[in-house]
Amino acid sequence: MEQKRLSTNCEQFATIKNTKPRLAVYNILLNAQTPLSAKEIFAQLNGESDIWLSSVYRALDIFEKNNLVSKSVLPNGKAIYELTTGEHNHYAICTECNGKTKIDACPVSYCELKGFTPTSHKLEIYGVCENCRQKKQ
Amino acid sequence: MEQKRLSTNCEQFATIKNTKPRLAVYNILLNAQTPLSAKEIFAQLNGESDIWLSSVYRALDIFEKNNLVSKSVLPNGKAIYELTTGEHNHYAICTECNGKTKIDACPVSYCELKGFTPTSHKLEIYGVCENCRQKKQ
DNA sequence: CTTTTAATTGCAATTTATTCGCAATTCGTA
DNA sequence: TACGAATTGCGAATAAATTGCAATTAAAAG
Repeated sequence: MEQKRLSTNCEQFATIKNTKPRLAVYNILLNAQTPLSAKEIFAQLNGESDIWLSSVYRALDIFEKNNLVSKSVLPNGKAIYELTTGEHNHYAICTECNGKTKIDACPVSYCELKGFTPTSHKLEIYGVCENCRQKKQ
Repeated sequence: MEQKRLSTNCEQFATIKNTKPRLAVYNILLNAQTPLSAKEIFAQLNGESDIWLSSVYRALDIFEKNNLVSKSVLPNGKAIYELTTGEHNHYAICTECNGKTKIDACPVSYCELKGFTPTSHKLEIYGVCENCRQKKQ
């Protein structure tokens, strides 16, 4: 499995040290099929090591500041994390089962925002997935 | 000041009783210039009555279920509430000062999502506002 | 390879938004 | 006006996320 270097030379941030908790969190995200919460990452860690939840949060924070990871906050107020892929990451989120499906095309086109310089955006579409729709009938 | 009726006959929800905490919360939102958190609403209440924070949350919950109020969760995980206007409520959020500017036009067009029935979406655009851009130079 | 030191972690305690439980109260209908 | 269901006051509980600090560690410099 490819091991991406964590160290960066981004002038605005301190160099990221290559520590055990950070590598562990990074590798879990690398293998994840969906965005994960800090708790979920922590759960995958449990047993194999003595990494604490607060270290998971701290790793995710610094990853996010260095744009290795993108964080999104769900409508329930809880955050999930995934590796930043240069592309957009938009999801269709089922309000019945909380399942998340990636949206391929980005349906957002910036309109004119007087005086505002957009750098990124976050879009989440809520609805009911096929599975849950059938169950409801 | 106009007093909108709270009672509804929406078949899927119980009738909303017209109680003191609910009217108070509703009127604060009616006069608000920006979306407010439950705490902020509660703060505006303080002194004038003995309404508790949990009742503010409960009022907001039932308003939201009845589509009188729309809730959005900020990137910090905290929720803010505003009266539902019928239109979309999208914001451009400045990453420097956290200021929120309402976006008039909705730049989202649903693309085909196989098997997924969208009911709503959330869009936040991040960037730098005019004010902060000038400060940075 | 050792030294050095700033960054990082383990760990526990804390913070704080939000929810919950329940007896007492209130609303709106009959 | 009386009744039953909905709602509230109030406090306690929950849980995500943050923080403080001494001990540890990564990695740069010698």
